[in-house]
Amino acid sequence: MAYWLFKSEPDVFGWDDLIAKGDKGEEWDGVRNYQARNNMRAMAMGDLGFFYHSRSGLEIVGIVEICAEAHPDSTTDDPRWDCVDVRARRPFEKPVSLQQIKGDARLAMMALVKSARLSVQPVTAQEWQIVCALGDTNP
DNA sequence: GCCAACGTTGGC
DNA sequence: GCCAACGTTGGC
Repeated sequence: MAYWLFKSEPDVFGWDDLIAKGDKGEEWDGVRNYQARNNMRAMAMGDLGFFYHSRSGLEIVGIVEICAEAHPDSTTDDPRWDCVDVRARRPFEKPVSLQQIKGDARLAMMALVKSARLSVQPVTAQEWQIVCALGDTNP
């Protein structure tokens, strides 16, 4: 089981939008960055991820579950771009803000801090547990 | 809305 | 294959 983090601008597609998609979830399409794509190709069914609101909000608001492994991105004919499907698993009791994460020395190595522009990131098991604890939430 | 950081593109 | 120009992302 691996852990991940997905960024999305809430004005474009936020946590509530994913909730509205129900159990079927939604294609995480539109990614046009090789590193982010490679991360999605490495995902397996049942892997979990944080859902982070970028640009506005700037906090981790929920946990998602991978419900379809990497497949061609339906929004392009370019064969380079694959994506997974994710569905909402549960919201955070208390969203964990970027400020909180930046202020916690144990999370200094998180990609969210170190690689600010990467939209699909790996999260270590240790980071996962710390963030879940900060958010008062069990996966 | 600004702009720094960064990834990608394309001319040479 | 280098690197300048360009486009995009995302925190502030």
